[in-house]
Amino acid sequence: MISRIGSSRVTSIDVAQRAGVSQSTVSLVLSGKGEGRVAAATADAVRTAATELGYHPNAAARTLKSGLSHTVGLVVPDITNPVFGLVLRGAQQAATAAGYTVILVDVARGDGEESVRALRAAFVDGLLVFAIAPPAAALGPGGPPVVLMDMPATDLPSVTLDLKGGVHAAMEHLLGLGHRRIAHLRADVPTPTFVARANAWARALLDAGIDPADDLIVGSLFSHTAARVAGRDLLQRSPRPTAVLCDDDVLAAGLLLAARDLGLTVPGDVSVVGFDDMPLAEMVTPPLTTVAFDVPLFGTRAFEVLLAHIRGDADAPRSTWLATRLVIRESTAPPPTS
Amino acid sequence: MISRIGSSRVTSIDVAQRAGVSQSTVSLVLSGKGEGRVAAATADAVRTAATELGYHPNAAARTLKSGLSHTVGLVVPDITNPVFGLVLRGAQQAATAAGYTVILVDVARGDGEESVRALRAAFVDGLLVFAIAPPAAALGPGGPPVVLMDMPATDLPSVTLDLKGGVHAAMEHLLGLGHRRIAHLRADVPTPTFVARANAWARALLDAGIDPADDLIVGSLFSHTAARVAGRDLLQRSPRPTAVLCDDDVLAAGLLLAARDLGLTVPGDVSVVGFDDMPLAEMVTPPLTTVAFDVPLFGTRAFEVLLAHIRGDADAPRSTWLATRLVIRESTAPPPTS
DNA sequence: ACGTATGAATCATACGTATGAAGTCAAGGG
DNA sequence: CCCTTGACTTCATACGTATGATTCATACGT
Repeated sequence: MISRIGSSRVTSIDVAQRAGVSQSTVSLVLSGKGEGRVAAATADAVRTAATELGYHPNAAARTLKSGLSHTVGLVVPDITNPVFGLVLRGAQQAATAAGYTVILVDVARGDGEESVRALRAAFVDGLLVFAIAPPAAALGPGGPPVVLMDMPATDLPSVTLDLKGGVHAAMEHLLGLGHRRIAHLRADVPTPTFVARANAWARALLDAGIDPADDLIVGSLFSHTAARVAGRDLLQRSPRPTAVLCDDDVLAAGLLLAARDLGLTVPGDVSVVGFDDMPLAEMVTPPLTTVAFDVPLFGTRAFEVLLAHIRGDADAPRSTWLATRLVIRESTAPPPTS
Repeated sequence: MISRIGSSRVTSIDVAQRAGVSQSTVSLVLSGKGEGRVAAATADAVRTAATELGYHPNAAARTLKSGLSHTVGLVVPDITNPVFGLVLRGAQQAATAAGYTVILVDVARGDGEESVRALRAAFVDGLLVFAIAPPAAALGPGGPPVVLMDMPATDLPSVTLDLKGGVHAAMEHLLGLGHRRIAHLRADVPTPTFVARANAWARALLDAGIDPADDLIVGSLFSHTAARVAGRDLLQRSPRPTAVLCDDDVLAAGLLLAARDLGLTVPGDVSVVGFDDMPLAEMVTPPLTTVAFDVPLFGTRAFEVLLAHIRGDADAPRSTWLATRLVIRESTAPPPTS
């Protein structure tokens, strides 16, 4: 098979010559817009010639002419986190089906401007931005459509999780088990997502007649080592919380280590609830009770919304929610009796 | 800030008009090839005009004209695996520095052909293929440069791990602790990487005068659940192995669960060694002794090699090795005395 | 038999950039 | 005073595709 990725040497002109037609006809046939304009026999001849020569349209020329790259960018804060991998997968699946390609940009190194430059070079038709403030340069009038993920906004279309529902279910579960001192191990990142989680936690406590006091709260950077340190702090407070809602499974994993450090058992001495239901949640000891959502669907849904905006659909959705559910495993139990 | 990603409405002609020069001059100045051809004052005027208008060259036009997209593709088997995320990050860093963009393609869904089509559409200048057989359509005469990662090959440039060294160190560690029945929990994937790991394991045993018998071997699909099942099988054999070398940290995590299922302690009853030193390795109980390598550097190195081939450097490397080292944590200890 | 409607295919051009060839102008040598 | 040299600039064109405008031939109605 003689073919090239990228600079395909065989052009529509070659196909035209072989099929004995003009380049225009080739373009019409292969772009599908020849319906009713090109005779069936001619169309067949073109398609045959194209196949025989292994023709693939030149993306750069097509993009230049049409102004559409059929490429969208997905901006994530940390591709190391498997959640984003699954989001990408979901988005990629939907994109492939629609003839689009997804370019992933990881802004972990914080070099947002550089990333934007990369995207500009890649000529994206639209942008999926996950859980971070969209790069300023990506917005502005005349910019490409942007869909925010996991980050509510009033001025831009967004796809978010039903966080209130998720936290609510988790808190109801813990309250139902008899817990009262339910702490919150929160990510020290002031993004709307985590603010929403914090608010939902506080509201659930208030609704149960419990004061969401400061000594029930501890912040941590976004790593299991930081969470381990923060967790030791939290678990040494007196009175010790009997349950901890964590903003993320990775943080929950850190908390498990902290409990182990202090000789505490989970869920015997303290119950732990995570967030996101990463694969990790099943691998740690004990397996985590966690707030789950369909991660790939998140990506799929977001792409669909973006595509609607790219196409300029009048009824393209502005704000969409994705349901969450509580997965109960072995890290939660009634509080110690003493 | 009025700017667009993608279809930047302001073209080099606009800049030319504003600076009072021709489009050619703009191109010469901004592409850096005007050295000695364009007067300093003119160049300054062009650059000023470009900045004022917020000009960004149209990637599609540039690609069409030059035949270079300044984009490379990274093909990975499973972006959910954090290792690949780190590889991407390393590659992306090197790529950005060189003015390149990395497009990630995840072939997890097995739809390799579809992926290749996506890459073709994206017009890549080169391909980084991680640990899987390169898509046939990507090769063939006249194809773009390909660098294989973690997959030795004679006919294509490759960057691989010093597996023999890594396995050797792990086995020496276990043998030094007094283990004799050292089993191998292997990934049921016949890629060269895993074949190499298996061979290195067998060689180490033979060198120690131990028969790498079949009952020391168990295969598993690439997930912690599958490894858990396979691990239970392995750990119920008689005589039970006192140590297990796992092809991957995820498999090792599954084995830990299997041990727990059977009421065995790690490392008391059985020692476990993983591979890759994922973040997960520190989070499980007990933390895993594992064969580690500098993952981002792996990506960086691979991109550098690819770039050399794209540029057609005569001395572009064919085969490169990356060092590995053993990280000793808490999952290994001397075998039980009984 | 002639004008026209219709289907089929082609023409010509534009997208925005890069670049070899050609042009301009002033200074300097013969 | 003309011609060369050199330092700048610009011209013209090509990359490969998409598409509105156009041509062409055929069939139809009167």
